[in-house]
This record gives sequence, structure tokens and C-alpha cells, in this order.
Amino acid sequence: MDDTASDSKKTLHLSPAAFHIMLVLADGENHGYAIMKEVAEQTQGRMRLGPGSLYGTIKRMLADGWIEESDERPDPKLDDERRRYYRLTSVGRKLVQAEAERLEQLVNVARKKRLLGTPWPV
Amino acid sequence: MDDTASDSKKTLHLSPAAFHIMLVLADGENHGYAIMKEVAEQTQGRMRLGPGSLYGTIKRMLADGWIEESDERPDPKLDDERRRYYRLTSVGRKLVQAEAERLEQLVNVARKKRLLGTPWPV
DNA sequence: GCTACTATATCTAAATCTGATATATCAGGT
DNA sequence: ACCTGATATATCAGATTTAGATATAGTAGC
Repeated sequence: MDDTASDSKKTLHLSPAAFHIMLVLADGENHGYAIMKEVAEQTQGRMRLGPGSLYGTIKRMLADGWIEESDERPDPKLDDERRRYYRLTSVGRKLVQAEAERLEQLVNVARKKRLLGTPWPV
Repeated sequence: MDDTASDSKKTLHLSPAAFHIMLVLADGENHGYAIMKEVAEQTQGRMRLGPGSLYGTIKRMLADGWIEESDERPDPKLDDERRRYYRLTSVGRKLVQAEAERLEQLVNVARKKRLLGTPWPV
């Protein structure tokens, strides 16, 4: 039936790897290795996104139209020819936003069940 | 090497199914079918936890000592003999709490990247 | 007795993740 | 020039996890 994860029937939640990658791309395009590093940093190493998960998930997301490769290269002095830059598509942006909202609700449930303290009174 | 998911080296994040089940159990013991229903309700059907994921994950979590079966039965008038009730172990409680905190941080990142609005002004 | 719902359980196939391996470039020091 | 460690992408095999179908049977209401 030639299904992909973007098909409307299925996939009411994203795979953790896909979400982490798209979360990094949410504020601008980036390349694979940088995504891997930012995920590690962003989660204090709690999310381990190795090369297998990273490039495998990127391949799938490209095929599904969640992300796309970008032609724009940064300042040639700062660039590295090996890099491949990716950005969210409009579909990808909607998906990562929906997923963030789903997690937000989950966190609220956890808070209601006293697994978390009250959020920062800023 | 007879590893299970509870081994300290691995598993810095829980599988979605395990988290959802433990989140339901966080405020008291419950049985499989009720867990399935509560997950569906809690997530407005966005998390589909079918019998395969449910009972498979329960089996694994029992083996790993994250949950345990409870002997206590409710009021016999309200009970159903077929049910098997589960509760969190202290290990399980720590894990679900850590996972909730992990997700909370992720939501904060999403908020920083403007994927979410400002949280409830309560 | 019939039917829909409740309840647990198992199985296969598909999707996903992990870790190892491979290859090659780049930047810095010696 | 050479060496080294970090950067960067890619693939593969094996393990884990998930999804969905199927099975079985008790329960509740009509």
C-alpha cells in the first residue's frame, strides 16, 4: 500500500528521534552533525541520538516531506563542504508543533498527578 | 548478557508506551483494560495503545520491576475476577518522574522556539 | 439466548532504535 | 609534511518496540 509515516490515517505521534531533530530545526536550518550535538546538549545527554538513528530518521523524513535539503550555504569561510543542511517544510512545522502540544498536555497530566512541581513562577 | 531495559547503562528515556502506562498508575493501581481506556481519554485518542503494546509492555515492566501486581481487590461488588491490578514500584515511580521532568524540559525548549504559546496564566 | 462490551493474552509484521563500522575531510599542533 | 582528534555523512545488522489482528472467555443488559 506504499504507506509512509506522513499518511493521515496513522502516526498520531512522532517518533522520539523525529521530534528531536525537528525541534532543533524549528529555529533555523542546520546540518546532521550539528543536530546530533544540539540534541545531546539540549537534553544533557539524556537523549542519545547516534548516527544510525540520526541519518536513518533524516532519510525517512526527507521521503515523507517533513524536512527538505537546503541549497543555501553559510559564509564560505565558516562552511564545511561535507555538510548537508536541512530545514523544516510547512508540513514538518505543523507536525512538530502538534507534537509539542501533545507533550505539553502530557506534562500537565504529570503535574496534576504530582510527579512535577508547580512550574516556575517566573 | 541478559539485559533488560532497567539496566543502568541504557535507557535514558522510557518508551512512549511504558511512560503512558506508568503515568496512569501514578495516582493509584489499576488494571490493563482501564489503563488502555484512560490513555485514550487522557490523550484524546492521539496515543493509541492497543492490546499488543499494552500487555507486551506490562509484561516487560513486570520483569524489569517497574510495576508489580497487586493482591488487593476492590469491593467485590465492583470487581471483575478477570482483572489484574498493577501498581508502580518505587523504581517505577522514580522512572516516570524522571521521564516527566525530561518531557517538561523538552516542552520548555519548544516554547523557547515559539512552537507553543505562553503557559496557562492560570 | 443474544449481543455488545469488558478483559487478558499472544502472534506476526512493520517501524524504529542502537551501536558498530566505514569513509573521508578538516583543524591544530609538532 | 605528518599525525591526531574532531567533524561529517552513510550504511548495516541486530535488538527493541509498536501496531494490528486474532483468540478466548467472562460480564451485563435486554
